[in-house]
Amino acid sequence: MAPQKIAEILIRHIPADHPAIEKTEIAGPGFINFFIAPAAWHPVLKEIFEKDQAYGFSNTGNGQKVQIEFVSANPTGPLHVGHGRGAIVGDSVAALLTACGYDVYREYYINDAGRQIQTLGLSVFLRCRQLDGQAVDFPEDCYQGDYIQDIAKAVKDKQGDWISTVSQEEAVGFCATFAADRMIITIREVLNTLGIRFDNWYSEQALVSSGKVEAVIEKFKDQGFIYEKDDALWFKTEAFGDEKDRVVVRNNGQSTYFASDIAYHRDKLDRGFDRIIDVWGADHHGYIPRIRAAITASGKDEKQFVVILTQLVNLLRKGVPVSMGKRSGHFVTLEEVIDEVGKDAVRFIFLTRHYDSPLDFDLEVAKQKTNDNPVYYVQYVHARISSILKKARDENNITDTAYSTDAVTRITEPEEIRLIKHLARYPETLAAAAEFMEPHRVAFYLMDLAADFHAYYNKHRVLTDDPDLTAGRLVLVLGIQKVIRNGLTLLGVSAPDAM
RNA sequence: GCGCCUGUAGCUCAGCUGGAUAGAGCAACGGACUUCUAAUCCGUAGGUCGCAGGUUCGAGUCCUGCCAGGCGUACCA
Repeated sequence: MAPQKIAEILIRHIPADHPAIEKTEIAGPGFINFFIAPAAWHPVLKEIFEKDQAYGFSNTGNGQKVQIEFVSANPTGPLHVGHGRGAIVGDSVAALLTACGYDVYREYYINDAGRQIQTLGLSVFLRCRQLDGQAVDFPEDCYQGDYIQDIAKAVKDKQGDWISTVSQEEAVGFCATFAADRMIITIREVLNTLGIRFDNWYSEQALVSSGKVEAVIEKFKDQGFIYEKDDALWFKTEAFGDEKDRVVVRNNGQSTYFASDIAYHRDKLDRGFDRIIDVWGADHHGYIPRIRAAITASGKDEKQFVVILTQLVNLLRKGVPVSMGKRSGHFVTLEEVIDEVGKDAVRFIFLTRHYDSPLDFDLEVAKQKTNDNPVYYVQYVHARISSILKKARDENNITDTAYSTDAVTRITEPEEIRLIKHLARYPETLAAAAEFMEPHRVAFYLMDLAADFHAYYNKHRVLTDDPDLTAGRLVLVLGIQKVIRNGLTLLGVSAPDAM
Protein backbone atom coordinates (compact mmCIF):
# COMPACT_ATOMS: atom_id res chain seq x y z
CA MET A 1 0.00 0.00 0.00
CA ALA A 2 1.24 3.44 -0.82
CA PRO A 3 2.51 5.43 2.17
CA GLN A 4 0.03 8.19 1.32
CA LYS A 5 -2.82 5.69 1.57
CA ILE A 6 -1.61 4.38 4.93
CA ALA A 7 -1.36 7.91 6.22
CA GLU A 8 -4.94 8.60 5.19
CA ILE A 9 -6.19 5.58 7.09
CA LEU A 10 -4.20 6.44 10.17
CA ILE A 11 -5.34 10.00 10.17
CA ARG A 12 -8.99 8.92 10.14
CA HIS A 13 -8.47 7.20 13.48
CA ILE A 14 -7.10 10.23 15.23
CA PRO A 15 -9.83 11.84 17.33
CA ALA A 16 -10.62 15.26 15.94
CA ASP A 17 -11.40 16.69 19.34
CA HIS A 18 -8.23 15.60 21.13
CA PRO A 19 -7.21 18.56 23.31
CA ALA A 20 -3.49 18.28 22.58
CA ILE A 21 -3.86 18.00 18.82
CA GLU A 22 -4.87 21.09 16.95
CA LYS A 23 -4.84 19.49 13.53
CA THR A 24 -3.13 16.83 11.50
CA GLU A 25 -2.15 16.78 7.86
CA ILE A 26 -0.48 14.53 5.36
CA ALA A 27 2.64 15.94 3.81
CA GLY A 28 5.25 14.83 1.32
CA PRO A 29 5.65 11.11 0.67
CA GLY A 30 3.40 9.99 3.49
CA PHE A 31 4.31 11.98 6.53
CA ILE A 32 1.68 12.81 9.08
CA ASN A 33 2.25 16.14 10.72
CA PHE A 34 0.67 16.66 14.10
CA PHE A 35 0.08 20.25 15.12
CA ILE A 36 0.21 20.26 18.88
CA ALA A 37 -1.98 22.80 20.64
CA PRO A 38 0.14 25.48 22.34
CA ALA A 39 -1.47 24.76 25.69
CA ALA A 40 -0.26 21.17 25.50
CA TRP A 41 3.31 22.42 25.78
CA HIS A 42 2.79 24.39 28.97
CA PRO A 43 3.22 21.43 31.35
CA VAL A 44 6.85 21.25 30.25
CA LEU A 45 7.48 24.46 32.15
CA LYS A 46 5.76 23.05 35.19
CA GLU A 47 8.03 20.04 35.10
CA ILE A 48 11.12 22.23 34.83
CA PHE A 49 10.06 24.23 37.85
CA GLU A 50 9.28 21.12 39.87
CA LYS A 51 12.45 19.22 39.05
CA ASP A 52 14.64 22.31 38.82
CA GLN A 53 18.27 21.22 39.05
CA ALA A 54 17.30 17.63 38.34
CA TYR A 55 15.30 18.48 35.22
CA GLY A 56 16.63 16.32 32.43
CA PHE A 57 18.02 13.65 34.71
CA SER A 58 16.90 10.09 34.19
CA ASN A 59 17.49 6.63 35.50
CA THR A 60 18.44 4.88 32.29
CA GLY A 61 21.63 3.74 34.00
CA ASN A 62 19.59 2.02 36.68
CA GLY A 63 22.42 2.19 39.20
CA GLN A 64 24.91 0.33 37.02
CA LYS A 65 28.42 0.65 38.37
CA VAL A 66 30.71 2.41 35.92
CA GLN A 67 34.36 3.16 36.42
CA ILE A 68 35.87 5.81 34.20
CA GLU A 69 39.61 6.21 34.07
CA PHE A 70 40.87 9.37 32.46
CA VAL A 71 43.84 11.71 32.18
CA SER A 72 46.25 9.20 33.79
CA ALA A 73 49.13 11.24 32.42
CA ASN A 74 52.55 10.12 33.56
CA PRO A 75 53.83 12.25 36.41
CA THR A 76 56.95 13.05 34.42
CA GLY A 77 55.87 16.48 33.22
CA PRO A 78 53.10 19.05 33.18
CA LEU A 79 49.81 18.42 31.42
CA HIS A 80 49.42 19.76 27.89
CA VAL A 81 46.28 20.56 25.91
CA GLY A 82 45.93 17.01 24.65
CA HIS A 83 45.60 15.83 28.25
CA GLY A 84 43.15 18.66 28.73
CA ARG A 85 40.85 17.30 26.07
CA GLY A 86 40.83 13.86 27.63
CA ALA A 87 40.32 15.37 31.06
CA ILE A 88 37.36 17.47 30.01
CA VAL A 89 35.71 14.81 27.88
CA GLY A 90 36.19 12.23 30.62
CA ASP A 91 34.86 14.54 33.29
CA SER A 92 31.80 15.46 31.25
CA VAL A 93 31.05 11.88 30.31
CA ALA A 94 31.23 11.02 33.99
CA ALA A 95 28.83 13.85 34.81
CA LEU A 96 26.44 12.76 32.07
CA LEU A 97 26.41 9.17 33.23
CA THR A 98 25.80 10.31 36.78
CA ALA A 99 22.88 12.44 35.61
CA CYS A 100 21.40 9.42 33.89
CA GLY A 101 21.41 7.17 36.88
CA TYR A 102 24.76 5.43 36.64
CA ASP A 103 26.88 4.91 39.72
CA VAL A 104 30.09 6.50 38.47
CA TYR A 105 33.56 6.13 39.92
CA ARG A 106 36.31 8.41 38.59
CA GLU A 107 39.88 7.22 38.68
CA TYR A 108 43.31 8.51 37.74
CA TYR A 109 45.95 5.83 37.22
CA ILE A 110 49.38 7.09 38.18
CA ASN A 111 52.30 5.53 36.32
CA ASP A 112 54.64 6.02 39.22
CA ALA A 113 56.68 2.89 38.62
CA GLY A 114 58.94 1.80 35.84
CA ARG A 115 61.44 3.23 33.49
CA GLN A 116 59.97 6.66 32.81
CA ILE A 117 60.02 7.46 36.50
CA GLN A 118 63.63 6.35 36.70
CA THR A 119 64.40 8.66 33.81
CA LEU A 120 62.61 11.45 35.63
CA GLY A 121 64.71 10.77 38.72
CA LEU A 122 67.90 10.76 36.68
CA SER A 123 66.95 14.01 34.98
CA VAL A 124 66.39 15.76 38.29
CA PHE A 125 69.52 14.22 39.77
CA LEU A 126 71.67 15.47 36.90
CA ARG A 127 70.22 18.96 37.19
CA CYS A 128 71.06 18.87 40.89
CA ARG A 129 74.65 18.12 40.06
CA GLN A 130 74.70 21.01 37.62
CA LEU A 131 73.41 23.23 40.41
CA ASP A 132 76.41 22.07 42.39
CA GLY A 133 78.57 23.43 39.61
CA GLN A 134 79.54 20.09 38.18
CA ALA A 135 79.83 19.64 34.45
CA VAL A 136 77.53 16.81 33.44
CA ASP A 137 76.38 15.34 30.19
CA PHE A 138 72.63 15.76 30.06
CA PRO A 139 71.40 12.91 27.85
CA GLU A 140 68.88 13.54 25.10
CA ASP A 141 66.48 10.95 26.43
CA CYS A 142 66.20 12.76 29.74
CA TYR A 143 63.40 15.27 30.33
CA GLN A 144 64.52 18.57 28.96
CA GLY A 145 61.89 20.93 30.29
CA ASP A 146 62.62 23.83 32.62
CA TYR A 147 60.37 22.31 35.27
CA ILE A 148 63.06 19.69 35.89
CA GLN A 149 65.39 22.44 37.04
CA ASP A 150 62.68 23.83 39.31
CA ILE A 151 62.30 20.42 40.88
CA ALA A 152 66.08 20.10 41.23
CA LYS A 153 66.14 23.37 43.11
CA ALA A 154 63.37 22.13 45.37
CA VAL A 155 65.39 18.98 46.06
CA LYS A 156 68.38 21.08 47.02
CA ASP A 157 66.23 23.32 49.22
CA LYS A 158 64.85 20.35 51.04
CA GLN A 159 67.83 18.04 51.21
CA GLY A 160 70.81 20.36 50.96
CA ASP A 161 73.90 18.45 50.00
CA TRP A 162 72.47 15.11 51.05
CA ILE A 163 72.29 13.73 47.54
CA SER A 164 76.04 14.09 47.01
CA THR A 165 76.70 12.06 50.16
CA VAL A 166 74.83 8.96 49.06
CA SER A 167 75.18 6.57 46.17
CA GLN A 168 73.88 7.71 42.79
CA GLU A 169 71.32 4.94 42.85
CA GLU A 170 69.89 6.14 46.14
CA ALA A 171 69.97 9.76 45.04
CA VAL A 172 68.22 9.04 41.75
CA GLY A 173 65.63 6.98 43.58
CA PHE A 174 64.94 9.82 45.93
CA CYS A 175 64.72 12.33 43.09
CA ALA A 176 62.30 10.06 41.23
CA THR A 177 59.87 9.79 44.10
CA PHE A 178 60.23 13.42 45.04
CA ALA A 179 59.68 14.63 41.49
CA ALA A 180 56.75 12.29 40.79
CA ASP A 181 54.99 13.35 44.00
CA ARG A 182 55.51 16.94 43.09
CA MET A 183 54.26 16.49 39.54
CA ILE A 184 51.12 14.78 40.78
CA ILE A 185 50.40 17.70 43.07
CA THR A 186 50.85 20.09 40.14
CA ILE A 187 48.64 17.97 37.90
CA ARG A 188 45.98 17.79 40.57
CA GLU A 189 46.01 21.56 40.96
CA VAL A 190 45.56 22.16 37.25
CA LEU A 191 42.71 19.66 37.12
CA ASN A 192 41.14 21.41 40.11
CA THR A 193 41.11 24.69 38.22
CA LEU A 194 39.16 22.88 35.51
CA GLY A 195 36.75 21.66 38.17
CA ILE A 196 37.88 18.07 37.80
CA ARG A 197 38.12 15.75 40.76
CA PHE A 198 38.67 12.04 41.10
CA ASP A 199 37.29 9.47 43.50
CA ASN A 200 40.58 7.67 43.48
CA TRP A 201 44.20 8.15 42.45
CA TYR A 202 45.41 4.65 41.76
CA SER A 203 49.13 4.11 42.12
CA GLU A 204 50.90 1.72 39.79
CA GLN A 205 53.65 1.40 42.39
CA ALA A 206 51.08 0.27 44.93
CA LEU A 207 49.72 -2.21 42.43
CA VAL A 208 53.20 -3.64 41.90
CA SER A 209 53.92 -3.73 45.63
CA SER A 210 50.66 -5.57 46.27
CA GLY A 211 51.99 -8.46 44.21
CA LYS A 212 49.05 -8.38 41.81
CA VAL A 213 51.26 -7.86 38.78
CA GLU A 214 53.45 -10.79 39.63
CA ALA A 215 50.42 -12.90 40.47
CA VAL A 216 48.74 -12.34 37.13
CA ILE A 217 51.95 -13.12 35.25
CA GLU A 218 52.25 -16.39 37.16
CA LYS A 219 48.63 -17.20 36.53
CA PHE A 220 48.89 -16.51 32.82
CA LYS A 221 52.04 -18.59 32.66
CA ASP A 222 50.16 -21.50 34.21
CA GLN A 223 47.32 -21.01 31.77
CA GLY A 224 49.71 -20.90 28.86
CA PHE A 225 48.97 -17.30 27.90
CA ILE A 226 52.51 -16.24 28.71
CA TYR A 227 55.63 -17.89 27.33
CA GLU A 228 59.36 -17.25 27.31
CA LYS A 229 61.32 -16.27 24.22
CA ASP A 230 64.71 -14.54 23.84
CA ASP A 231 64.98 -14.26 27.63
CA ALA A 232 61.80 -12.21 27.79
CA LEU A 233 58.23 -13.09 28.76
CA TRP A 234 55.60 -12.66 26.08
CA PHE A 235 51.84 -12.53 26.32
CA LYS A 236 49.99 -14.29 23.49
CA THR A 237 47.91 -11.31 22.52
CA GLU A 238 47.94 -12.36 18.88
CA ALA A 239 45.76 -15.32 19.77
CA PHE A 240 43.16 -12.79 20.96
CA GLY A 241 43.24 -10.68 17.82
CA ASP A 242 46.23 -8.40 18.33
CA GLU A 243 48.76 -7.96 15.52
CA LYS A 244 51.52 -9.72 17.43
CA ASP A 245 52.45 -10.94 20.86
CA ARG A 246 53.63 -8.40 23.42
CA VAL A 247 56.40 -8.41 25.98
CA VAL A 248 55.43 -8.27 29.63
CA VAL A 249 58.85 -8.82 31.18
CA ARG A 250 61.95 -7.65 29.34
CA ASN A 251 65.12 -9.67 29.10
CA ASN A 252 66.63 -7.37 31.74
CA GLY A 253 64.00 -8.56 34.20
CA GLN A 254 62.03 -5.32 34.22
CA SER A 255 58.31 -5.65 33.64
CA THR A 256 56.69 -3.42 31.05
CA TYR A 257 53.83 -1.00 31.60
CA PHE A 258 51.68 -3.53 29.81
CA ALA A 259 52.27 -6.01 32.61
CA SER A 260 50.91 -3.49 35.12
CA ASP A 261 48.05 -2.64 32.81
CA ILE A 262 46.97 -6.25 32.64
CA ALA A 263 46.82 -6.43 36.41
CA TYR A 264 45.18 -3.02 36.64
CA HIS A 265 42.36 -3.81 34.25
CA ARG A 266 41.76 -7.17 35.89
CA ASP A 267 41.63 -5.38 39.19
CA LYS A 268 39.08 -2.90 37.88
CA LEU A 269 36.72 -5.69 36.89
CA ASP A 270 37.41 -7.57 40.12
CA ARG A 271 36.16 -4.52 41.93
CA GLY A 272 32.70 -5.24 40.54
CA PHE A 273 32.20 -2.55 37.93
CA ASP A 274 29.65 -3.35 35.24
CA ARG A 275 31.48 -1.19 32.77
CA ILE A 276 34.99 0.23 32.70
CA ILE A 277 35.74 3.17 30.47
CA ASP A 278 39.23 4.30 29.49
CA VAL A 279 39.70 7.73 27.95
CA TRP A 280 42.85 7.77 25.84
CA GLY A 281 44.48 9.98 23.28
CA ALA A 282 44.16 8.61 19.77
CA ASP A 283 47.90 7.99 19.67
CA HIS A 284 47.33 5.09 22.07
CA HIS A 285 44.76 3.33 19.95
CA GLY A 286 47.17 0.52 19.12
CA TYR A 287 46.96 -0.42 22.77
CA ILE A 288 43.31 -1.43 22.64
CA PRO A 289 43.70 -4.98 21.26
CA ARG A 290 46.23 -5.98 23.89
CA ILE A 291 44.09 -4.70 26.77
CA ARG A 292 41.11 -6.51 25.30
CA ALA A 293 43.26 -9.61 25.09
CA ALA A 294 44.20 -9.24 28.74
CA ILE A 295 40.57 -8.88 29.75
CA THR A 296 39.43 -11.86 27.72
CA ALA A 297 42.31 -13.99 28.99
CA SER A 298 41.25 -13.05 32.49
CA GLY A 299 37.94 -14.69 31.82
CA LYS A 300 36.06 -11.40 31.75
CA ASP A 301 33.69 -10.09 29.13
CA GLU A 302 35.54 -7.66 26.89
CA LYS A 303 32.24 -5.88 26.19
CA GLN A 304 32.50 -4.41 29.67
CA PHE A 305 35.58 -2.53 28.52
CA VAL A 306 35.02 0.62 26.50
CA VAL A 307 37.61 3.03 25.19
CA ILE A 308 36.94 6.63 24.29
CA LEU A 309 39.70 7.81 21.97
CA THR A 310 40.00 11.57 21.85
CA GLN A 311 41.64 12.73 18.66
CA LEU A 312 44.71 14.89 18.82
CA VAL A 313 44.68 18.60 19.57
CA ASN A 314 46.58 21.07 17.41
CA LEU A 315 47.47 24.11 19.41
CA LEU A 316 47.54 27.23 17.26
CA ARG A 317 47.99 30.93 17.70
CA LYS A 318 46.38 32.98 14.96
CA GLY A 319 46.40 29.94 12.74
CA VAL A 320 50.09 29.19 13.29
CA PRO A 321 50.94 25.90 15.03
CA VAL A 322 52.49 26.18 18.49
CA SER A 323 55.08 23.49 19.04
CA MET A 324 54.28 20.76 21.49
CA GLY A 325 56.26 17.82 22.74
CA LYS A 326 57.14 16.62 26.17
CA ARG A 327 60.74 15.76 25.69
CA SER A 328 61.79 18.77 23.71
CA GLY A 329 62.31 21.73 25.96
CA HIS A 330 59.51 24.14 25.14
CA PHE A 331 55.84 23.45 25.07
CA VAL A 332 52.72 25.25 26.15
CA THR A 333 51.21 23.63 29.22
CA LEU A 334 47.53 23.17 29.93
CA GLU A 335 47.92 25.49 32.87
CA GLU A 336 49.19 28.29 30.64
CA VAL A 337 46.30 27.78 28.24
CA ILE A 338 43.77 27.97 31.08
CA ASP A 339 45.45 31.09 32.44
CA GLU A 340 45.27 32.73 29.06
CA VAL A 341 41.78 31.88 27.85
CA GLY A 342 39.90 30.91 31.00
CA LYS A 343 38.48 27.67 32.26
CA ASP A 344 34.99 28.09 30.83
CA ALA A 345 36.20 28.77 27.30
CA VAL A 346 38.69 25.89 27.39
CA ARG A 347 36.05 23.45 28.58
CA PHE A 348 33.40 24.58 26.15
CA ILE A 349 35.69 24.55 23.12
CA PHE A 350 36.77 21.01 23.85
CA LEU A 351 33.13 20.03 24.20
CA THR A 352 31.91 21.62 20.98
CA ARG A 353 33.57 18.93 18.96
CA HIS A 354 32.91 15.27 18.74
CA TYR A 355 35.86 13.66 20.54
CA ASP A 356 36.44 11.66 17.37
CA SER A 357 37.30 14.77 15.35
CA PRO A 358 40.75 16.27 15.38
CA LEU A 359 40.65 19.67 17.03
CA ASP A 360 42.39 22.89 16.14
CA PHE A 361 42.62 24.94 19.30
CA ASP A 362 43.49 28.52 18.45
CA LEU A 363 44.49 30.55 21.49
CA GLU A 364 43.50 33.84 19.89
CA VAL A 365 40.07 32.60 18.84
CA ALA A 366 39.53 31.06 22.27
CA LYS A 367 40.03 34.46 23.89
CA GLN A 368 37.58 36.33 21.69
CA LYS A 369 34.28 37.24 23.22
CA THR A 370 32.36 36.87 20.02
CA ASN A 371 30.34 34.18 18.42
CA ASP A 372 33.56 32.53 17.32
CA ASN A 373 33.57 31.46 20.90
CA PRO A 374 30.10 30.17 21.68
CA VAL A 375 30.65 29.71 25.40
CA TYR A 376 29.86 33.39 25.85
CA TYR A 377 26.86 33.13 23.57
CA VAL A 378 25.35 30.53 25.87
CA GLN A 379 26.41 32.19 29.12
CA TYR A 380 24.95 35.45 27.87
CA VAL A 381 21.50 33.88 27.91
CA HIS A 382 21.86 33.17 31.59
CA ALA A 383 23.17 36.65 32.32
CA ARG A 384 20.44 38.35 30.29
CA ILE A 385 17.71 36.48 32.12
CA SER A 386 19.27 37.33 35.46
CA SER A 387 19.23 40.91 34.35
CA ILE A 388 15.54 40.73 33.50
CA LEU A 389 14.79 39.26 36.89
CA LYS A 390 16.78 41.96 38.59
CA LYS A 391 14.85 44.62 36.76
CA ALA A 392 11.56 42.88 37.54
CA ARG A 393 12.42 43.03 41.21
CA ASP A 394 13.98 46.48 41.35
CA GLU A 395 11.71 48.43 39.06
CA ASN A 396 8.53 46.42 38.64
CA ASN A 397 8.33 45.20 42.21
CA ILE A 398 7.80 41.64 41.11
CA THR A 399 8.91 39.23 43.80
CA ASP A 400 6.78 36.22 42.97
CA THR A 401 8.35 34.25 40.13
CA ALA A 402 6.90 30.89 41.05
CA TYR A 403 5.28 28.70 38.43
CA SER A 404 1.66 29.54 37.83
CA THR A 405 -0.68 27.64 35.55
CA ASP A 406 -2.75 30.77 34.95
CA ALA A 407 0.23 32.87 33.97
CA VAL A 408 1.52 30.25 31.60
CA THR A 409 -1.70 30.26 29.54
CA ARG A 410 -0.50 33.62 28.21
CA ILE A 411 2.48 31.95 26.53
CA THR A 412 1.23 31.65 22.97
CA GLU A 413 3.66 33.41 20.62
CA PRO A 414 5.24 31.09 18.02
CA GLU A 415 8.71 31.93 19.32
CA GLU A 416 7.59 31.02 22.81
CA ILE A 417 6.12 27.68 21.80
CA ARG A 418 9.28 26.98 19.86
CA LEU A 419 11.29 27.64 23.00
CA ILE A 420 9.16 25.33 25.14
CA LYS A 421 9.47 22.58 22.54
CA HIS A 422 13.19 23.05 22.72
CA LEU A 423 13.16 22.80 26.51
CA ALA A 424 11.11 19.63 26.24
CA ARG A 425 13.90 18.00 24.26
CA TYR A 426 16.53 18.53 26.91
CA PRO A 427 15.95 15.23 28.74
CA GLU A 428 16.24 13.15 25.59
CA THR A 429 19.36 15.08 24.63
CA LEU A 430 20.96 14.15 27.93
CA ALA A 431 19.91 10.54 27.62
CA ALA A 432 21.38 10.26 24.13
CA ALA A 433 24.55 12.07 25.15
CA ALA A 434 25.00 9.65 28.04
CA GLU A 435 24.17 6.58 25.96
CA PHE A 436 26.71 7.44 23.29
CA MET A 437 29.08 9.11 25.74
CA GLU A 438 29.06 12.22 23.57
CA PRO A 439 29.00 15.38 25.68
CA HIS A 440 29.20 17.57 22.59
CA ARG A 441 25.53 16.89 22.06
CA VAL A 442 24.76 18.88 25.17
CA ALA A 443 26.97 21.75 24.03
CA PHE A 444 25.22 21.93 20.68
CA TYR A 445 21.84 21.70 22.34
CA LEU A 446 22.72 24.69 24.49
CA MET A 447 23.91 26.74 21.52
CA ASP A 448 20.66 26.01 19.68
CA LEU A 449 18.57 26.90 22.69
CA ALA A 450 20.60 30.08 23.15
CA ALA A 451 19.96 31.06 19.54
CA ASP A 452 16.21 30.66 20.01
CA PHE A 453 16.32 32.68 23.18
CA HIS A 454 18.33 35.56 21.74
CA ALA A 455 15.95 35.78 18.79
CA TYR A 456 12.98 35.82 21.15
CA TYR A 457 14.62 38.42 23.36
CA ASN A 458 15.11 40.73 20.43
CA LYS A 459 11.55 40.38 19.25
CA HIS A 460 9.50 40.33 22.45
CA ARG A 461 9.72 42.08 25.78
CA VAL A 462 9.38 40.04 28.93
CA LEU A 463 8.47 42.92 31.20
CA THR A 464 5.31 44.44 29.75
CA ASP A 465 2.44 46.64 30.93
CA ASP A 466 0.27 43.56 31.21
CA PRO A 467 1.00 41.89 34.58
CA ASP A 468 -0.41 38.51 33.60
CA LEU A 469 1.54 38.38 30.38
CA THR A 470 4.65 39.47 32.22
CA ALA A 471 4.15 36.73 34.81
CA GLY A 472 3.79 34.13 32.08
CA ARG A 473 6.87 35.26 30.26
CA LEU A 474 8.89 35.32 33.46
CA VAL A 475 8.00 31.68 33.98
CA LEU A 476 9.12 30.86 30.44
CA VAL A 477 12.35 32.79 30.73
CA LEU A 478 13.11 31.32 34.13
CA GLY A 479 12.55 27.86 32.73
CA ILE A 480 15.06 28.60 29.99
CA GLN A 481 17.53 29.87 32.54
CA LYS A 482 17.22 26.70 34.59
CA VAL A 483 17.90 24.49 31.60
CA ILE A 484 20.85 26.61 30.48
CA ARG A 485 22.25 26.44 33.97
CA ASN A 486 21.70 22.69 34.21
CA GLY A 487 23.39 22.09 30.88
CA LEU A 488 26.36 24.33 31.59
CA THR A 489 26.79 22.76 35.01
CA LEU A 490 26.91 19.34 33.44
CA LEU A 491 29.66 20.55 31.12
CA GLY A 492 31.53 22.12 34.01
CA VAL A 493 30.98 25.65 32.74
CA SER A 494 29.77 28.45 34.99
CA ALA A 495 26.43 30.18 34.52
CA PRO A 496 27.09 33.85 35.35
CA ASP A 497 24.39 36.32 36.46
CA ALA A 498 26.21 39.21 34.86
CA MET A 499 28.74 39.55 32.09
C1' G B 1 52.21 -2.65 3.77
C1' C B 2 48.63 -3.24 7.85
C1' G B 3 45.31 -0.99 11.73
C1' C B 4 42.33 3.20 13.82
C1' C B 5 40.25 8.13 12.93
C1' U B 6 38.82 12.05 9.65
C1' G B 7 36.98 14.11 4.67
C1' U B 8 29.77 18.14 4.64
C1' A B 9 29.47 26.10 2.35
C1' G B 10 35.77 30.12 1.45
C1' C B 11 37.06 28.75 7.14
C1' U B 12 35.58 25.98 11.90
C1' C B 13 32.06 22.34 12.76
C1' A B 14 26.83 19.91 13.65
C1' G B 15 23.60 16.52 11.35
C1' C B 16 19.45 13.35 17.05
C1' U B 17 21.67 6.02 15.85
C1' G B 18 18.13 5.55 7.07
C1' G B 19 13.30 9.86 6.12
C1' A B 20 10.52 15.70 3.58
C1' U B 21 13.90 21.32 0.24
C1' A B 22 21.50 19.02 4.18
C1' G B 23 22.04 23.11 9.08
C1' A B 24 24.84 26.70 12.53
C1' G B 25 28.83 30.07 13.58
C1' C B 26 32.82 32.86 11.37
C1' A B 27 34.30 35.48 7.00
C1' A B 28 31.35 38.68 2.71
C1' C B 29 27.25 42.01 1.64
C1' G B 30 22.73 44.92 3.48
C1' G B 31 19.90 46.36 7.80
C1' A B 32 18.31 46.92 13.60
C1' C B 33 20.57 50.05 19.92
C1' U B 34 16.08 57.13 23.48
C1' U B 35 12.93 50.24 25.11
C1' C B 36 14.70 43.88 30.03
C1' U B 37 23.01 43.99 28.58
C1' A B 38 24.38 45.07 20.61
C1' A B 39 29.16 39.41 24.09
C1' U B 40 22.52 40.35 20.61
C1' C B 41 19.11 40.21 16.42
C1' C B 42 16.98 40.38 11.10
C1' G B 43 18.02 39.68 5.87
C1' U B 44 21.09 38.27 1.27
C1' A B 45 24.60 35.13 -0.79
C1' G B 46 27.26 30.54 -0.37
C1' G B 47 26.98 22.73 -1.12
C1' U B 48 27.92 17.26 -7.03
C1' C B 49 28.04 15.87 1.58
C1' G B 50 36.29 13.35 -1.13
C1' C B 51 35.41 9.86 -5.74
C1' A B 52 32.97 5.36 -7.81
C1' G B 53 29.80 1.42 -7.21
C1' G B 54 26.12 -1.32 -4.05
C1' U B 55 21.81 -2.25 -0.44
C1' U B 56 16.87 0.38 0.14
C1' C B 57 10.48 2.87 -1.50
C1' G B 58 14.27 6.42 0.39
C1' A B 59 21.62 7.22 1.78
C1' G B 60 25.53 12.82 4.34
C1' U B 61 24.09 8.48 7.50
C1' C B 62 24.71 1.35 6.05
C1' C B 63 28.26 -2.08 2.72
C1' U B 64 32.58 -2.56 -0.85
C1' G B 65 36.60 -0.38 -3.50
C1' C B 66 39.60 3.83 -4.44
C1' C B 67 41.80 8.94 -3.30
C1' A B 68 43.62 12.55 0.39
C1' G B 69 45.13 13.93 5.46
C1' G B 70 46.18 12.67 10.81
C1' C B 71 47.73 8.96 14.29
C1' G B 72 49.69 4.24 15.30
C1' U B 73 52.42 -0.06 13.89
C1' A B 74 59.08 -1.12 20.17
C1' C B 75 61.93 -5.87 25.04
C1' C B 76 58.67 3.39 25.13
C1' A B 77 54.34 4.92 27.33
